[in-house]
Amino acid sequence: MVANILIVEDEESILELIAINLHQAGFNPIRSLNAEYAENIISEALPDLIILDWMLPGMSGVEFVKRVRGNSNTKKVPIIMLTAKSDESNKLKGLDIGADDYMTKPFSPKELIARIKAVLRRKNPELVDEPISIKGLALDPNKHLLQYNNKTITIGPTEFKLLNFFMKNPDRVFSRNQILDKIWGNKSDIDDRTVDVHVKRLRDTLKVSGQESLIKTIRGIGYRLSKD
Amino acid sequence: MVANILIVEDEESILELIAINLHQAGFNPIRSLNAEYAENIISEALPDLIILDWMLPGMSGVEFVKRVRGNSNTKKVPIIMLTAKSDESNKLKGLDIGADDYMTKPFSPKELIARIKAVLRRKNPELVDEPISIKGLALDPNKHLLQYNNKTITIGPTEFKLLNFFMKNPDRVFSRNQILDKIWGNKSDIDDRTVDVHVKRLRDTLKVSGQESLIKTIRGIGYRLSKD
DNA sequence: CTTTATTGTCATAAAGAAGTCATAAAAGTG
DNA sequence: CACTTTTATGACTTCTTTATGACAATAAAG
Repeated sequence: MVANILIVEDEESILELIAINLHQAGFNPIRSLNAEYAENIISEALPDLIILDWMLPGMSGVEFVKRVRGNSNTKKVPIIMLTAKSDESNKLKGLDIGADDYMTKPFSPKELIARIKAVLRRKNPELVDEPISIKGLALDPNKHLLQYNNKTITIGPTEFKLLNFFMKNPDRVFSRNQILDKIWGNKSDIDDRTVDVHVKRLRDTLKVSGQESLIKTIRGIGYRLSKD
Repeated sequence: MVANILIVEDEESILELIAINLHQAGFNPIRSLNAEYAENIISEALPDLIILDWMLPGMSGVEFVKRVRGNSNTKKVPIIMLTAKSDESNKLKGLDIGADDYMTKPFSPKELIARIKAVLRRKNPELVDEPISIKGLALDPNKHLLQYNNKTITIGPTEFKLLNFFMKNPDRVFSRNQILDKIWGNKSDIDDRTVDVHVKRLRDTLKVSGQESLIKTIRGIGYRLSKD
C-alpha cells in the first residue's frame, strides 16, 4: 500500500523537489500550490499525510490547519509543517493548533523523508511497511520475505497478504467479510468461504515453523492471530 | 537516492548545459541565475552540492560562499566553484573561504561530473556510484565493468543498468513499474512486460557465473535480488 | 553504407494461484 | 446421544502471471 502525501507549497521549485524525493522514497506525492486548491483535493480524497508550507499566498497555513482540524472528516490527517527558521512563534502556534511535526527550512530531503515515516509510523503504521515479528516469525513487507528463525519460508501472494494483515492487527477477531474487504478489496464478489481455504493454506505454509495454530478459529465469528 | 545539485550560473546557456549533463549523469539539477535566488532555494531546502559561478551579477561568489558557510544549517554543503582561467586570485580566495573544489572555464562536462562525484564521494558517499560486490559478482558503475572472480563478464547496457540497480537495492522487491521508472526514466511509455525480457536476458548473462537465480521472481509483485 | 548489436514487442508455452464445491470433521445444542 | 451448524480439507477447473523464443525496428560501429 502506498501512502498519498499532499504537498502544499507555493514555490514551485521546492514543491517539485519535495515531490520528486517523495516519489523516489516510494510515496505518492500530490501537488498543490496553495491552500485553496489543497482543500479541493482533500474534499475529494483524503491524503494520508499533509506537508504544509507555513507562508502561503491567500489562506495561511494556520488557517488551513484550523479548517482541516475543524472538519470531522479530515481532523485526523497528520500534518507536517515547514517554517522559516525565524518563525519561532508560528512553529509553536502550529504545534498548538495541531500540526504533528514541523521542520525548519532549509531542510534536507533525507530528513524530511525520515520525519514523514516517523509520523506515519505513529499515526498509521499500516502505511509504513515495517518488518513485523511475532513468535519467531519475521515478515518483511519491503523484502516480501517471511522467515522463521532466519530460515526463509515459501509463501504464496494471498497467504502473504493475509499473514501480513493478521500480524499487523494481532489479537483482534475479524469476520470473513472484514478480511475479504481488507485483502481482496471491498468490491470483490468473492465467496465468504474462500477465506477458509486461504486460512487453511496459510496454516499449511506455517506448519514448517510449527506455528500452524497461530491463527485461531473463532467459531461463529471469524479468525484471530494471537500475539503471544 | 538522487543527489540534488544546485547550479548558480548567470549565463543561461552554460546553466542549461550543466543542468542537462547533470541530469544525464543521474543527478537532479536545480537552476539559479543568481546568488540571491540561490539563497532562497537554499533557505527552503538544502541541496547536496552547489556548483557556483564566480562571476555573478549582484552578490558575488565570494560573498555567497561566505554566507553559506556562515550559516550553521548550510555550512556543510559542498561547493564547487567555476572560475575564468585568469582568476587565479579568486581561485585561491575561494578555496580559502571554503569551496571544496574549483574548475576553470572552459571545462568539459565529463570532467565536471567527475569532480562532482569526487567531492560527493568525500562528503556524502551514499550519493555516488561506488563499486558493489555481491556473491562474487563485482560491478563497477564508473568503469562500466562486471566481473565474477576477476573474470570479466560481457553484459549489455540495459542489463548492466538493471543489475546495477538491483545490486544497489538488494533484498527489496520492486514492481515492474518502479523498475521502469528507475532504469528507463519515468516518462517512458514502455510496456511493463519489457522488464521481464530484460530480467531474462540478465539472468542469461549471469549464467556463466552460476548466478542465474540471483534475481528472484516475486509473483504478483515484481523482482528481488537477494544479497546473501 | 554495411554490418552488428541492442531494444522493445508480441505470441505462445509453462508455471503458479485462485476460487468453488463436495464432503469430512468438529463444535455446539438440547 | 442425536441433530444442527459451522469449519476444515482435498480435488478440480479456470484464471493470471511469468518465461521464453522469435522478430522487426533502431542505434551503433566499422
